[in-house]
Amino acid sequence: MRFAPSPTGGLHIGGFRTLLFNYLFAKKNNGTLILRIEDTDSLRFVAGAEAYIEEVSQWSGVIFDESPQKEGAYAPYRQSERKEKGIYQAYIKKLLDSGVAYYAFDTSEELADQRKIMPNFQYGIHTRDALKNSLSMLPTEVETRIARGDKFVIRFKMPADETILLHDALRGPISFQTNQLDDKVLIKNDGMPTYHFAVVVDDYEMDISHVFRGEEWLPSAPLHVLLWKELFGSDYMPQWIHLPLILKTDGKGKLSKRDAQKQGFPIYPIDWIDPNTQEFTKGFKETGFLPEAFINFLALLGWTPPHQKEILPLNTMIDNFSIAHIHKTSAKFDFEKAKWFNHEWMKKKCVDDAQLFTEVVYLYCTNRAKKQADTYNQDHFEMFFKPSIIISLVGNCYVLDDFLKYYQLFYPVNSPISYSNVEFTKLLQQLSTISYKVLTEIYDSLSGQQNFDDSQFLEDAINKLLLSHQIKHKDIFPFLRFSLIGQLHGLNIFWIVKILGKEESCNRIKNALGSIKKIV
RNA sequence: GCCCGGUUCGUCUAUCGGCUAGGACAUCUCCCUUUCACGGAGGAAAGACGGGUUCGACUCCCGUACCGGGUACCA
Repeated sequence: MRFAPSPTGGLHIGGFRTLLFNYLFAKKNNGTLILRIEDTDSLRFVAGAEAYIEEVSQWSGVIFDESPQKEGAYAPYRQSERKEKGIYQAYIKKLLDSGVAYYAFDTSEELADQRKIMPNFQYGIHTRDALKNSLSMLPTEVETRIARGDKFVIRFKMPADETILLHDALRGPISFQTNQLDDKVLIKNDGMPTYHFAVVVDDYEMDISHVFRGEEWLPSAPLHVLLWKELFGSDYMPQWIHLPLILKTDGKGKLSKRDAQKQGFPIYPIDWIDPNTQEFTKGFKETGFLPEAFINFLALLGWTPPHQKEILPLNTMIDNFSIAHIHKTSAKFDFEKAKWFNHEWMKKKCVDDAQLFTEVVYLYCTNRAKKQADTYNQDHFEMFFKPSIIISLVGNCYVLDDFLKYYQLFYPVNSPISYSNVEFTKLLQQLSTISYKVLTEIYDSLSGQQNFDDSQFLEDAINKLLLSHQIKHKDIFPFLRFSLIGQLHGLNIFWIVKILGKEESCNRIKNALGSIKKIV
C-alpha cells in the first residue's frame, strides 16, 4: 500500500482520509504502508509540505512503515529523486520503441491557441496528425529538432476503437472508449514524468497491491490501465479503489479551505501556514480535537463499521475494516457531528483514566494559553486543572478548548464581568425586590461560611435560605451565575462557588450587588 | 459540450428482492436535577422522477432530472 501526496500545501481532511483508509487496509492485511512524495511539479512545490505530513502522521497515530524519513527496501521515496536515479528512463524508452509513445514539439501556447479556436480540442486521435510530433513529421526532422535542443514532451498514443474495462474493487466494472480519450503527456519538457506515468512505474516498482485514491482520478484510470498493460502486463496491476469525495457542508461542491474558513471550522489535521503566502489554515488539533476522535469521525465519513457502533478506537477499526463497507457516495462534512465524536471521546478517556486525561487537557490548555501570553498563570493553572474539576466539566465540553474557556471564567485576566451587558440588564428587569434581598442574604451566608470545600454543605445552606423565602432556584440562580461568571448558562452554581473559593465568590457577588444599586 | 461516477429522514448512513424502511448527529417534547448542563425516555422526519422485469422492488434493467468529478507540459 502507499499514500502518495504531492507536496503542494497542507493536507486537507479528504487527503487525510485517503491516507487513513490506506493505513486501515494495510494494517488489517498485514501489509506495508509507504509514503511516496509526488513532487514532479516543481512550480507548485511548497517547502514544508512533506514535513507537515510527517507531523500529521505522528499526531494522528497513522504511521508509515516506510517514508523518506524511514527508508526501507523501496527507497528513494521522492519522485524527484527517483527521476534523478533514472528509474523512469528505461520505461519511457520501452514505450517509445514499441511505438505507443511519441515526441511532441507543440508548445503550451500553441495548444492554448488551439483550444481557443476549437473549444473541444483534444490532443488525440483526431488531431495528432495535424500537430507537430514524431507521428506527423519525418524521422529526420524529429532527429534534427532533438539534436538542436528543441523542447519536447513525450505523449502516450491512445489506441483507436478500443474499450477499456476497468475493475474498481468498490464500484465494479467501468468501461471507457479510447476514442474519447486524449494523448496525455508522459514526460514534460523539463524531463520530469507526469503523475500518470510516475504512478504506474512507481506502483510497479514498489509492489503496490491496492490503490486507494480519490474519485477525481477515475477519469484518468483507463490511461493508467493501458500503461500497466504496455509496461508490465495486467497481471501485476493493483486493485483500484476510487474513494468518494468529501463535500462542503451546506452548498455544493468539494469541501474547500475557503468554505471551512468562512464557517469557522478546521479542515486540516493541524495548523498550517503557507510559507509563500503566509496564509493560515486552522487545524483540528489546535481546535481541541483528540486524535482518536479525529480519525474516528473521518473513518466513518466514508466507511461503515459493523454493529452500528460509532465510537471506535483505531485497532477496532483496523479489525473491522473492509472494502465492502466503504461508501460510493460523497458525503457532506458535518462539523457538529465531528464535535460530538470528540465529546464522546473526551468522556470516554476521562472515565478510563481521569489523571491521564487531565494531563492531556492541561498540556493542551497551557500551550494554547501561552500563545495568548497574558492569559497564562502557572499557579492558577495548577489549581484549576485537577482531575476533580475536569471530571465535573467534561460533560459540558465538546473540544479541549472549552476547558480553557471555563478556566478563563474562573481566572479572568482583567475584571471579569461586564455589568453593562445586555443580558444582565434584561435579567435585572426580572429581579424582584425580594430576590434582591435573598441575594444579599446569600452573600452574607457565603461570606460567613467556614467550610467551603464541602459543596454539599453549601448547597444545603442555600437551599434552606431559599425555602424560607419561598423563592425558586430559577428565579435567583441565573442572576447568581451571571454575577459569578458573567454567563447565564454553562455550569452548576455550586461547582462555581467551590472552584472560585470563598473570597473570590463573595467579591464577585458583592460587585454585582453594587452594580445593581448603580443601575437601579 | 463531451466523458465518468453518484442519488434513502435537514445531515451521516443500514438495507446486498419480502420494509410496519433501522441507527447516529441536529431538532422538538417529557423525565431527572428546587439552577446550567450531562444523562435517560419519546416524537416528528426519507427511498429524485417515469417506465419496465418480478408473486413482490429502495434494492435489478432502461430513460429523464439533479448533484459531483474529469476534460492541463496540476496532482
